[in-house]
Amino acid sequence: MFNQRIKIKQLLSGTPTGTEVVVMGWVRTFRNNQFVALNDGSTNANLQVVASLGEFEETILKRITTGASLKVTGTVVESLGKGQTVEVKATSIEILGDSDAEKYPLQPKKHSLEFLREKAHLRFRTNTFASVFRIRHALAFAVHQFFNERGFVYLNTPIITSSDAEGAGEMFRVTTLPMEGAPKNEQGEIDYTQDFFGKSTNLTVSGQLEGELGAMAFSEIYTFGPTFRAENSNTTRHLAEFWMIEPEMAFHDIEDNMNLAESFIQYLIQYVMKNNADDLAFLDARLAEEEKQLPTEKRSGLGLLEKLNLVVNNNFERITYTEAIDILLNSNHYKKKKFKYDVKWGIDLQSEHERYLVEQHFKKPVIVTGYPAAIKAFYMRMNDGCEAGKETVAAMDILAPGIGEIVGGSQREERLEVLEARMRSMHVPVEEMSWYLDTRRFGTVPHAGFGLGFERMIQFVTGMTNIRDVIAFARTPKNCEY
RNA sequence: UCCUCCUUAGCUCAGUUGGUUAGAGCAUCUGACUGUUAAUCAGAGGGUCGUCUGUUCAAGUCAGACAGGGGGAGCCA
Repeated sequence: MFNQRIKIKQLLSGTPTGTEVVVMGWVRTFRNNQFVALNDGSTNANLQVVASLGEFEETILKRITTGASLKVTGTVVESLGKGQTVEVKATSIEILGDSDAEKYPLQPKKHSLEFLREKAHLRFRTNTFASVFRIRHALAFAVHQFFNERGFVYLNTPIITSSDAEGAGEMFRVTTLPMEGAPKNEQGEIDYTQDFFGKSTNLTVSGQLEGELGAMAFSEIYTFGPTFRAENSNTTRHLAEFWMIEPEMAFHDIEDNMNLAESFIQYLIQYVMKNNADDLAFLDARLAEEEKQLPTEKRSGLGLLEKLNLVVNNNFERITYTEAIDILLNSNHYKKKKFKYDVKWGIDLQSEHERYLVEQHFKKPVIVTGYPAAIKAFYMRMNDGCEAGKETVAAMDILAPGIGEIVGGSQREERLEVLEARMRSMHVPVEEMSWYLDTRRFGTVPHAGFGLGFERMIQFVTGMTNIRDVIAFARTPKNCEY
């Protein structure tokens, strides 16, 4: 058996001195021709391997370069140096894989995130990205644990869909028809009856509609998978391929929905604070360092850990859309005409408005409910007793500091007639959606759900400002490396 | 898609009103030193100044187009 090694994280957490160990990992630095900082990805803490002078061939020492992989056998000893309590005194060092020092792009120094983004295949070997992706893993695990504890069924909704009725964004077409000389029908349009599925198909933009079908049987389900949007969005918070978590619950109204979303977010943060304290501490220090470089007016004034504690220990602010508009209209910011976009009832809130509410006014996450029906999707439940011309739906968005919208959800319209009427007025093809409407025909119930952008959640927890730095291999317009 | 800024050594960046042979730190290589912590010290190598076109006696520097990247906006999660 090849792998009898101990992982560095385990070794550093209390292996008694005198123990014989085998460790494997990659060289971060080799100092003084004697001290190897070895990392195996289990923690950012490096293991110091000591190659005592004169005990190793010069030809081996020459090959211990940054990025090279080693198998080290040795003894755990108390460290004579100051940077660590224990180290491994090597009895043998085997080079598993060389790393040409002249060509290896990562140096033992600070690199810019932009540079590392172009070296995405190697950036996991840096402390920042190692921490981010260990946290990403922990968050994914916590998502499943949260829902599993509550009896939700994990439903895998399809990635290829034929439904184009959601209006959630531009879609990527899926086809096996030839690009040139595609078969045409009598009207001269492309004949999708000859395509693989016999119809036009796309990559999913949301699993929600299928999720509702599941909720109408299991009571509570959630989806967690990749989602695709072909929007030409070039921002720090959009990806063409991203992961989304979409719970859908029967017998829930909008308030139950808010309660679940709020405790979900708090649960995820608490899980990471408990299980990834080292990584969070590293990112907290990193962010504090970054802040120092910024001019005073651009600093957030709140450390990463402080921010996370604030979110975990306080209820989210809950306001209606109408109240949000009033707050904006009464703000000095508005009176001094500092908003670029005008504020009046009926508008969709712009980022600058959301940022004002979250970052200036409330200074914590805010849940906004009761948006105008005209600016929201067809499946959202019409609120009863609205003033004419000011119809609202039972929608809710959770706005987070620094990220903006992190959750979008609603109570769904369960009344068949109301839903059909709304679909017709919004030009949603009612006949093609018959399978969806069956849930309202046969045993319809009040139900609700929301979508949480996984990468945005990771951004919030790690403090990374660009979404491309929290997904392993980002897909964005004009960019599909690896 | 729009606005805006950027592109000079492997990396991070200087480079004056256009003017001799384009610099620094780190990295790399060579040597010294040897309980170092992004080791230190000495020396060396390393450049089509993003690409193309133009203005000029002369362009890293000025103008235009294109490409790539950052930030912001829209769309949204």
